[in-house]
Amino acid sequence: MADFNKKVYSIVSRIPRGWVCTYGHIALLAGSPRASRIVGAAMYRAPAGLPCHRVLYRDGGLCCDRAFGGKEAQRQLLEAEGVSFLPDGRVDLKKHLWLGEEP
DNA sequence: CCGTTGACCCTTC
DNA sequence: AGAAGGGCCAACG
Repeated sequence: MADFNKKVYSIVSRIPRGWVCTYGHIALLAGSPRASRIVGAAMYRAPAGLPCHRVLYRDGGLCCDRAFGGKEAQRQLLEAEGVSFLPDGRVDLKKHLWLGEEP
């Protein structure tokens, strides 16, 4: 399913600024709710222009420190986009979890 | 072509 | 409630 990667690319690219999404949710929108791993792999191999820093864990925690270059940078980027961070170092999915319904 | 690995998530102990 | 293990799908070697 090469379309999966394409869909993931489209979905992530459609995430509005100030919002975040999870690997599982992206995989769900892509058509494979269990292929959350593939989403991450797709990000790793995805070309520039893909806001992978808006993609987080299901709990709101940032991906491993090896992701895209450093979770610290990701935190700064999300903060700069207007995303609220909890004292635990996780994103408030309650406020910024993007459901995938965007014009 | 087949085997292994991988930015994860969910169920069970 | 916390921790551990397994499973899914696709791409790379």
